[in-house]
Amino acid sequence: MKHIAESTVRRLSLYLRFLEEFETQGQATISSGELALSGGTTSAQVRKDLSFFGSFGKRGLGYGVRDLIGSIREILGLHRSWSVVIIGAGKIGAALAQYRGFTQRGFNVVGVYDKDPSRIGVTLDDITVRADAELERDIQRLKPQIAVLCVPGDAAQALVDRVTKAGVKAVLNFAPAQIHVPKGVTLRAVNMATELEILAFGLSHPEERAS
Amino acid sequence: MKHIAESTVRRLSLYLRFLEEFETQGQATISSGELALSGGTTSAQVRKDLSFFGSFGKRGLGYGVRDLIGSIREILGLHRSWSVVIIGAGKIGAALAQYRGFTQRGFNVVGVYDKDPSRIGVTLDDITVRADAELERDIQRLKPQIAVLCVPGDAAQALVDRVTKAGVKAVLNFAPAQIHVPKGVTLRAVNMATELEILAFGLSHPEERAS
DNA sequence: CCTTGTGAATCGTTTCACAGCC
DNA sequence: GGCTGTGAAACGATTCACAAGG
Repeated sequence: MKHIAESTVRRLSLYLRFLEEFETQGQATISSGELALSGGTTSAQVRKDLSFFGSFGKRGLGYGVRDLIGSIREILGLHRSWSVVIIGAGKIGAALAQYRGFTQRGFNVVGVYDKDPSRIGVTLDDITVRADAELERDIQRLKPQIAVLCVPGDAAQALVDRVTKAGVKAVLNFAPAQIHVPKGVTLRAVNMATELEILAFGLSHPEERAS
Repeated sequence: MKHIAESTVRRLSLYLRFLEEFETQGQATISSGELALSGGTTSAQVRKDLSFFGSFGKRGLGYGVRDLIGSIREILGLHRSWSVVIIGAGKIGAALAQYRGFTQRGFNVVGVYDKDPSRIGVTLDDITVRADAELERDIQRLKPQIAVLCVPGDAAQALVDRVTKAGVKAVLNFAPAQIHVPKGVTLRAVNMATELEILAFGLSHPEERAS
């Protein structure tokens, strides 16, 4: 298969959310134009995004909402469930551990870890914070594919090294640090400072703002 | 000025972080190649990014670390401070309100708001959660430029409408909903579901992962 | 007639490569 | 000699436009 751009995957995720909304509203069929409108893109873009993976529509008619939901879920890899460990049970880690959107979308939080003895044993909804010393053993046992990193910046790289060595194949990094992963591991980073700085840039250069 | 790509702004923010690190280590001067290495890009990219805004280096020598920090801060609009309101004092809103990285980078949280009476009056570090009915009055008084939205998806659009009408010019949306802003307002969204789904896609298509 | 799927054209970003300068 | 700044080339993504199919 050809290389797929991240922007395409991001839009597919967006389409999926809209399609689910259309489905709950009982709409059976949808055109690329309608879908484009919800997502702020163009009909050609929607069709091109889908065309990388196959032909899902009927000419003259559009896409079956239910079918397209199934196809996109399949494309994104949501036809199965994924196991997630959250590393760092501070404010953000705890908030994520209790975030219902995770489970709702098939991402099961199988463990939350912290180094701080005062956090270990704390219960977050139905999950108990464990000692970070247990990480390797638990990863070998529970085989989570994804680690979500919510620790201070200076602890981030060492923990990523540990979890990837133990077999984690994808990392979502909320720590304010640039981290590196071995080849074969997928990495994404959400950096609050960068998001705010992009906003500040937009505020400072109103003549050429993106939105 | 020519239009600047978001990817350029994002990298500038990244360079700034590395430069600050180099500065604390006492390094006086840096080449585009060194900077590129830290940020996982190329020296040509670094030079091109900077060239949109001027000439900051010395040929044969590189860039003065301190000077370049100043120049990038100026470019990003960090030579002044920005006021932020956080809307929604649930888990994520509260975590952000107490996040030190905000203030450290010149973003002052001047208010946290919630609709839920049981949250109103709660103190988060040195700031007290206020009733969301006070939003408009407070925005008129304190003139925050940025709103960070941490509310349930179905409440998001109405709140964005309110804060933009009251004068907020940039919105960072953590709510799991697609929202629209008037022209002239900068919008960014961080969507947990999308981030995880991009990871799931990467896990499901190992032959063509991005990293 | 309406809407998809897609090659071709366009547009934007990154990489190359080198002249200019310290 | 080494490194910047920058046009030009290469690459990649989006948009166009239309043939094909219901």
